[in-house]
Amino acid sequence: MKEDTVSTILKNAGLKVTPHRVAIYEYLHKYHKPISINQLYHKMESTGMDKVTVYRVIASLKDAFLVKQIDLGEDQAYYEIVDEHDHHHVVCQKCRTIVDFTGCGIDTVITKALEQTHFAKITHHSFELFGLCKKCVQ
Amino acid sequence: MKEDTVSTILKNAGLKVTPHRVAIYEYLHKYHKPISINQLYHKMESTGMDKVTVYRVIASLKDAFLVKQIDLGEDQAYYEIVDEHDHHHVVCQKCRTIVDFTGCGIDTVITKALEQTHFAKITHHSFELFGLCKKCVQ
DNA sequence: ATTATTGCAAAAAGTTTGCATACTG
DNA sequence: CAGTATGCAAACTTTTTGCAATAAT
Repeated sequence: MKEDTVSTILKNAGLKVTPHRVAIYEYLHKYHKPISINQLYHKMESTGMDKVTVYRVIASLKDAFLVKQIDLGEDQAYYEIVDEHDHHHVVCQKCRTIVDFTGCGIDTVITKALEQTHFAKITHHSFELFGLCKKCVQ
Repeated sequence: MKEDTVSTILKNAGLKVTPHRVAIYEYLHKYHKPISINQLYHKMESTGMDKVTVYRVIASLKDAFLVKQIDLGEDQAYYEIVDEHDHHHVVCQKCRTIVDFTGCGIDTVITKALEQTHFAKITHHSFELFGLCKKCVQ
């Protein structure tokens, strides 16, 4: 992905373009899987970026809806680039491999949930599956 | 719920029966919604239970599959009694009200996900909806 | 020039651990 | 009695905040 494109994306989202933001955005775009702050911090080592900056860049990208938070049942949050596809994850409980899947049937579920709960609207959802991958099943 | 019943449940799960475990189990059974360690700690105030004990009781109940962890996109975990129904939650992003809903269509999703990811098996899943309740939509 | 971002240090919040004492089976 | 649970103190991890210096528009 061209740095130029990233600049445009950040600008369009109302964010100032800084080297750190570009670096993190590009990394997340390439990595395209949930990553923790710590993992991301280590990946950004070559930039000399402080860990606090990682937190703050992620916060700004999240506020701008360019990144979303993913919960994988751990004590730390994961973050992932926002793309057009509504995909979710299957996580191996042993080796922690993460594989995407699509088709969670969210439209049907939202209809049902609105009927049952009388909420005004649903804005987003989380859906993660946990299991064992072929390598880890004994 | 009778304390006697709780004792049996704990015993059957291979746990020693202690007043703290009974108190927390009973509370979660009655409360029947996701609750954080802190909230639970405050609810247990009358027992004089230490917060560390709340963590440890929850850990033992979770290991025994009597309680499950729920992630609501916050920096702390929530916990809920395990019951027979596969229900999930709709969370109001403003007032944090939590309402249950059922029918997430997990069977279909598991079939799809196994096809797509070639995982060996799925053991559990998370599915939470976030939105605005009628009171909080302006 | 104005306003937002970054680094550094420190604090706050959430969670885990060590050890002596108390309780369960 | 043997082994586990609990309280207390302390450590550790994750995340947030304050402030001065720096960079973006």
